[in-house]
Amino acid sequence: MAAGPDAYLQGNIRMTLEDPELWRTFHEIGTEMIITKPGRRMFPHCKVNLTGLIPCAKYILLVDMVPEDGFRYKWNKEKWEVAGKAEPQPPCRTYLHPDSPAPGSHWMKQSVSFLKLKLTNNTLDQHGHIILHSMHRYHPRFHIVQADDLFSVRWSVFQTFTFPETSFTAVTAYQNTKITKLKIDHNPFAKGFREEGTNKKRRPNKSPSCLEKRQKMSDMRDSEEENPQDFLHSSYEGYDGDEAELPKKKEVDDIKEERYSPWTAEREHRARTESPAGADARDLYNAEQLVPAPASYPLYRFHEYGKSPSPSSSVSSSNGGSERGSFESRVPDVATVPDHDSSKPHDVAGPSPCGPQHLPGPQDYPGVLNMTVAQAGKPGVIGHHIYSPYNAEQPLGQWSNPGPAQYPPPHHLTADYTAQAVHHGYHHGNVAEWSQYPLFSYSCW
DNA sequence: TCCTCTGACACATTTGAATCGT
DNA sequence: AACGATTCAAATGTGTCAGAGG
Repeated sequence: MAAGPDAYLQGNIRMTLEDPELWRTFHEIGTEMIITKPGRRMFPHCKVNLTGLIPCAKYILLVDMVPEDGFRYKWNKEKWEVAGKAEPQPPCRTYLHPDSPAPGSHWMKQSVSFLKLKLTNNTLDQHGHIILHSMHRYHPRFHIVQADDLFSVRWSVFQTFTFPETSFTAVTAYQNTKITKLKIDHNPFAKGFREEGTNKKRRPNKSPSCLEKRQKMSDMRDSEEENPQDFLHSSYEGYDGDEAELPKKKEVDDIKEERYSPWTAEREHRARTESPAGADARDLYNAEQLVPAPASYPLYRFHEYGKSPSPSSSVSSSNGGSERGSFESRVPDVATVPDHDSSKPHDVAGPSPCGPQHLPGPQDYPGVLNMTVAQAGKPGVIGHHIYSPYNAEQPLGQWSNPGPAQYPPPHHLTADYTAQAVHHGYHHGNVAEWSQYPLFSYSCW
């Protein structure tokens, strides 16, 4: 274990999402992310804060994209509808933060941005972008691994974090005009398309026709587009559930964790019914993590939305939970957690008790790992259906015959996803299996 | 015909090198 | 000579839109 004797003792790590309000604004409508052949950045982009790391221990930060479910969607009449089963999972890639590996102090001293992460629909992409299918839903997962170098990753403990409001639909062209407007309003690169912007030439001429076209396509545009209630009501009707009962936005605020998007509502429904932990359904800050335990290395997952279910959640609660989505990892089965108090501010900029550190500057090797993506198909359950690109509703047999082998076949699928999650986080015995799909078999830095 | 995807386009920001002044 | 501020051009990131293609 590259990280030394304390490698198993990664407790109290807390990850908070930067700019959660913006994410929620998008999520309320139904975030869409453009994917292009050359690769497209996300907006909003993923930016997180970390605390609770061991300042002198080195960590690697990774992001991958997990299918939200096993469906393909289509945009029909101002709402998303299920359009069939999801397509086979594209080559699974994980984005490695370019600073990796870096000491905990480095990660904690400022927010960690994944600005340069790009999404593509080009399954033959050679640039290391994360490959997604259009019209499918995904959510990013953030992994933090205590490891001295990239090659130690596969032997180390993964701690995984997700934020429900970061889920999105991958598209090649925006479907929802509300999302387009939000992007234009918030993305500085799109300033030229703002109504009040300096661009007087393009918008006035083209915008109306565009809207007209979309109007034609949507066939049932509401005359009052700005009504959020109407909007929420109209969106995602294919997954309606209890959409009609959505409270008005003002009312939603108090319980926005529960309903701030139809997607969330849908996920939550599943969480409510399927979570073995019986987590408070309102706390939908889905958090996934792989936590080591002495014997079985079970996975722990709980729901947090604006607050942590752990006693130490006062931190996140106090900072509002409205400012940042946050997640604090726990190591419930490991008693010997390193004694670092994550609740107190980290003066990581100060002298490190670890002696001189090599603080790698932003290194120019952002890359991807060809890890097989875990599947959080059942939000209420531990999300790590490792190696299964689909949730339980999907026939696993699909992967026993991987077809034309454009995509690497996953590891064998077992019913015990806990064990697989362990497999993911730890690599204890099944060397042969791992060696089939080396962690770094596809890297592009 | 419908739906999705692609590529060119105009406009914006970002980045880095070159220049200038202190 | 060294440093910081400013300028400028190239690179890059955006949404739009017409048209291709399944």
